[in-house]
Amino acid sequence: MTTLPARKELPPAYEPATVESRIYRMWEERGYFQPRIDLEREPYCIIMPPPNVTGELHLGHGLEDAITDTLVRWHRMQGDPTLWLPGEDHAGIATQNVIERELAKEGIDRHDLGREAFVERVWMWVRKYRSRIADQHRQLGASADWTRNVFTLDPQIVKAVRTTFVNLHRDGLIYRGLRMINWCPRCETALSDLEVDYVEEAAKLYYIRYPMMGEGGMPLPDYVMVATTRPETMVADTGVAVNPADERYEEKIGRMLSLPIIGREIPVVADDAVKPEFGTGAVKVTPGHDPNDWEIGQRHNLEVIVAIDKQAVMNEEAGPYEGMPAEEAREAILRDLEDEGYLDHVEDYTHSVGHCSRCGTTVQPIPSEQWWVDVHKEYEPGRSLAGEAAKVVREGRITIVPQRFEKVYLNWMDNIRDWCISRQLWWGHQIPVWYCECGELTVATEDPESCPKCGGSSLRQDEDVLDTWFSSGLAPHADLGWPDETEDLRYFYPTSDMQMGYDIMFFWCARMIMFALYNMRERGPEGEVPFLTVLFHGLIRDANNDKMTKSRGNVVDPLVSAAQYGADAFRFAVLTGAAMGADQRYSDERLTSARNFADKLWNSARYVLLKLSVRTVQRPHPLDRESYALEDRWILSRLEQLQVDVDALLRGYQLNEAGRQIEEFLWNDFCDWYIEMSKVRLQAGDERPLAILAHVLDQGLRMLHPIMPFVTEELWQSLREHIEGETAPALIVAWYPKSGANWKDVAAEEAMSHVIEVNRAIRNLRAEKKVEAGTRLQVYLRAGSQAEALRTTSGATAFTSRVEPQVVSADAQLPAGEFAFARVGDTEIALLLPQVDVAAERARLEKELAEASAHMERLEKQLANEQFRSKAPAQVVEGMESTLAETRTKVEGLRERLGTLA
RNA sequence: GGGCGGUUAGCUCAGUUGGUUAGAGCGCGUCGUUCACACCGACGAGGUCACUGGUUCGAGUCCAGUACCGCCCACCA
Repeated sequence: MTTLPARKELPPAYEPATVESRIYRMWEERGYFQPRIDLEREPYCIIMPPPNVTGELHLGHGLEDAITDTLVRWHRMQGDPTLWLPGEDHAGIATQNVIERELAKEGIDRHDLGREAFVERVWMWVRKYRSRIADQHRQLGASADWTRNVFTLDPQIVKAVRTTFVNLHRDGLIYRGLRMINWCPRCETALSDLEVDYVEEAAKLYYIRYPMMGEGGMPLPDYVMVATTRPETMVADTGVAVNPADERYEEKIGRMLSLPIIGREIPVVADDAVKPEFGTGAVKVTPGHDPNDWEIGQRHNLEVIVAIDKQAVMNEEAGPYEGMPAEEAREAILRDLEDEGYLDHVEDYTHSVGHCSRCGTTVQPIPSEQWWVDVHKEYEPGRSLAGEAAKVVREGRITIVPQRFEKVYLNWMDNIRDWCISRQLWWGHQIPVWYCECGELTVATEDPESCPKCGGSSLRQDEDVLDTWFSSGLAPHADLGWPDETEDLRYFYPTSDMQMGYDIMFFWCARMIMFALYNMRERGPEGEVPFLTVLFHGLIRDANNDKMTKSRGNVVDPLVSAAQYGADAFRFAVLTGAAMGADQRYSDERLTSARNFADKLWNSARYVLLKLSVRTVQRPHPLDRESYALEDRWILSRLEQLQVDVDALLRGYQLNEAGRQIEEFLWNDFCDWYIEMSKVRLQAGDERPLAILAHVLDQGLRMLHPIMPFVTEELWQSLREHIEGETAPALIVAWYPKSGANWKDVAAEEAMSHVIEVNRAIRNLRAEKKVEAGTRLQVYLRAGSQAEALRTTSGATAFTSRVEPQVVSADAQLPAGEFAFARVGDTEIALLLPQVDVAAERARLEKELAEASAHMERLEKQLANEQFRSKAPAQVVEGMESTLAETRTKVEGLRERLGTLA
């Protein structure tokens, strides 16, 4: 043992603010977040879901950091070359909207600036927020490798995006086509199906009569009545459809109708898509403004008329309503229809209406020329984007955790439709397609100087940008360097785990899998996948279980929580707040208890360090076990069991349960029992517990470090110098405890749990008898099989339960006096009392007897069952038999007690 | 219309090969300033594990159905 210089005492409470930034700086400056590539070792790699550069991190990011950092630190501590690769997403439409709102405050819009100046303006924002976001991750303790930080518009990613686009286009998987799309009139861009949120809205169903046309263009008194929720679209109607089997309309199929107000002649067509039972069974067909009608129109060669423009204003096709906003036009048209007697009646109706997920504006379905990814076309025989992406999960080459999301993923992937990837925005990856005056279209990774066909130099690049998810969908391979064969790509790909909220499963997870299997397919079945496992975590809701949204004003800033309770407490709270994949409620109570845990840990370490003072200790060795006290063997055995359990839990991604068990061990076993018992021996001058205290604390800190990195590192920095032979310079790079199966000691665990129960029983008797807390009482322990254990721990019992214990034989005579009795296993506890309240004692004993008898009967019944005896494992039967024996003794003892009480 | 999840102590949640008297935190009650910690300690009260049926020697755990809550998907004129 060596002697250390005197050390400054730790403050009595953990103060995160004085610790966190200093510790983080130490980690980062020493380069611990950067992996050392070692071809002899299996790497561990996670790509961070890149937060949008639109602003601050929210609780979801905080949860992600907690989950990812826990896994990352755990792997790093096992010696795996570990890379957590961070990034930020340019978030095309979201960021453009934010900047547009900024401009609006200045009274201008993006068109006033022009594209180039607008984009420069966004870059200014990006530069500011990227570093802010990185700092926020740092404050939460994220041990990501910031030297590799990737932005989704970095030149490297541009290259990956263009290469992917060019290859997909070459293989015919990207095409340009006129289709019905979701159009946001506010954002003035096309949206993919996923970017539309459907909201139930109370609306009206308008019944309108369309007169039949007679010979020679004369309207007849007969008519067909249609029902519509969008009367303003009638100006673009080019047909009316009925079900071919609908007898009511049989004769009218093929006849012509006169479109009210407009006067256009439109045909009645028969189409299976029409449900006879809905409305009148006749539907007006507006191929220009409704996806279903588009389909019907295609089948019947109906003209497509677009009467509402991209700003949701009526155009020249709308005749008298030209220039009116669509909503205004609806009112005007309804008025006119009513005036002219075409409006039959109106019904209340509830239906869901699509809204832009970014700005909330009602989306307009319109036909538009856009770029698409064909997810079904085969790029190789039998291989399509969607087909491969489903297959890889079905074959288990990618594991989804929790498993139930596998079904959700596959259901979506099996029903996926082509993906609209072009956006009429200015911010994003501009589509790498150039048009020449000669009509030639060039698709290239590098900006072409001239037209490859005519040689002309007046090329015009497609003005649209790509859906944000096109670039983030490349993350796992592009972030590592693809299409270049970089060292990172060779070593870290496929990445190990991926992690995200289940709400972006389709947006992101699905796209990453599709793209990776296409771009990386040369690597073969095992090597092409973007990640081996994907974890889906749940959403964090507020204390009332409401979704956190800006409009509700219930959004919590994780950094505010971290500042208030400590980053460790924040991490522990969100990590243990729910099982993987389950939503959780966010409450101050949970944060408070996590903070309390950090403080408890802090103080337990303070105690250990105080007792160690200037001493160093050696780690306990299993060969010396026989010389250890019972509680030493017990805590070491418990520790080893914890290591086995936590290892299994972390492997199974049950981070919440792992955290809970570590807390339980440290607080209950270590603090409440081991530390308390150590006090007696230390006070008596026995220094042997010091090594155990230091070792168990050390192991506990290691195990907890991935979840609560700051407080554990800070404490360990103080502890490490007391442990001889410790070589790790910091906890973050110290070895994670692994069970060597050397300390397991079933006898010690049984003996200690008996001792603990006896102590509890003594304290219980004291409390029930309302004995003054300070009064020391005589207690006789009529002991059976655990006499030795009770004897060796009697000093601790005396100290922690405020009694003078005497361990005597089971049949020993008690001295005269009033006693309170209790039984634990085969030990009878006799507490010598100043006086006894007979009635209260009887009531207590009777209650206990009832419980014990019930338990005994259950056991007897179970054990009497021959089926059980023959089929249940011997271990279970034996365990039950010994419990029964104990329970019988207890019941007898209680009966005897009650007898003598009379 | 299809699919998924939840329903366990007053509250928030654990409980992953079915196994002896179902756990934690918070809250509640009583007691406590024993030199790590009152952001603490001791003791206690509190649950027919939504309901019904089934499988099993044994079900919170597996199966079927019901109810309520929530979510996702779908071309709901």
